[in-house]
Amino acid sequence: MNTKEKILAEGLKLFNKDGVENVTTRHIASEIGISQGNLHYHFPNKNEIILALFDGLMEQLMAARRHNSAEVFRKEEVLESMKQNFLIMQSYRFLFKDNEVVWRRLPAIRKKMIALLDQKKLEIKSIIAEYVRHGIFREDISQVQIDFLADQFIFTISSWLTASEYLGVGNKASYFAVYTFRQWLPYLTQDEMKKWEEML
Amino acid sequence: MNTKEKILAEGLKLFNKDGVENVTTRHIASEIGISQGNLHYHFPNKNEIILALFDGLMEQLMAARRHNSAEVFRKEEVLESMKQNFLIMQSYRFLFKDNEVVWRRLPAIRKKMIALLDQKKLEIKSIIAEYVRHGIFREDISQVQIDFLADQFIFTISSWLTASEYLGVGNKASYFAVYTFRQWLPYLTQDEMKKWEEML
DNA sequence: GTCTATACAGCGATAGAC
DNA sequence: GTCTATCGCTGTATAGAC
Repeated sequence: MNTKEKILAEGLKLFNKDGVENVTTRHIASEIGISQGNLHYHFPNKNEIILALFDGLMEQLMAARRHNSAEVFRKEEVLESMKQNFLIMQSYRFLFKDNEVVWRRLPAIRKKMIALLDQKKLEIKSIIAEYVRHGIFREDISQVQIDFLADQFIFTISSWLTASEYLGVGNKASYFAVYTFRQWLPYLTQDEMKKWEEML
Repeated sequence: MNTKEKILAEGLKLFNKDGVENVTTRHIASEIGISQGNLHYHFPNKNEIILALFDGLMEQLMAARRHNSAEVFRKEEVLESMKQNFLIMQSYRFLFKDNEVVWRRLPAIRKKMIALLDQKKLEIKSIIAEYVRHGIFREDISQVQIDFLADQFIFTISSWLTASEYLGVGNKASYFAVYTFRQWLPYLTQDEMKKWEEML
């Protein structure tokens, strides 16, 4: 690991632990045993470290996407991919838990994050539409409710790291992956509901 | 409004607007036209201002509670009381949006907030139990799912101010009061579902 | 209660030597 | 690439006069 990578790794660790507003370039530097001047050689300022970490998050999320279109709608696949995404988010949790602080410093991150979520919303809508087509969802679900389900989904994936503090379940990625699925249960046909419950 | 109240009002305004980490005692003082020294006469430090504001939130939430037990389970009452609670939360939004920052500075607030939510969970469970007793909920809802609904409720009320940023609906208290109710819809009997939808 | 003045610490960032 | 040294600024908090 070169110095630049060390800075990013330690920065991530400290931001997650102590919060963006409490971590200084001095802390990061001293923790990995380099001088503050050296750190500033690699990153001109703190914001650039945060930005690089955010790029790391985006990269990992992109890398985790599945594209084998045949399998992409299978519930087991969706759940598994959800868990993986949640684990990635968890490792960059300061970007979500301290999102307001980060956004105030770097409005560009806010824009990208919202764009990402907008895209996720489209993806989930197409998955739900697929389930409706295959008769997995109840017949009496209106489009309004489908849209509401998509909103619920965005709500969950954007805020589960915040909510986990209140719910006292810890940052359990798999708990909230299951949680996301459980929100859909009452919309399923009775038959499918049983199958899904067995999976969860 | 005396000086102490002015400090609190301006503090709330600035914390909501610029974030706890960016607002200084100097800002608050100069904004209301007093000296920083004077401010520190009334509040020894920034944390005490935050603490006093948190007490204000708790006080307002307590004052908004209904106790006329006959009406307390009517869905219209519950929705209305939800909206009022959400409006109060919205006026103290920095305590929720920047909850991590606040909690790091004042761990005592974290404890009280979690205790508050735990109590809300009990309240909502008793409301749901009442609905189950009256046959408003579907018969086939298991206890696990009831507990899940309560968790969903806590998730929503704790994190809606965070999520509203991602969902792009603004901090609309009434939107999320309705949102909370809509989560229950698929658990209702068909008959009740229609009545509820008319209300929302 | 309110003011001015000031002490003090910590942060971000840069300069210049090696 | 890495170091030491240092500047300028901002934030919290206190002292002492009115």
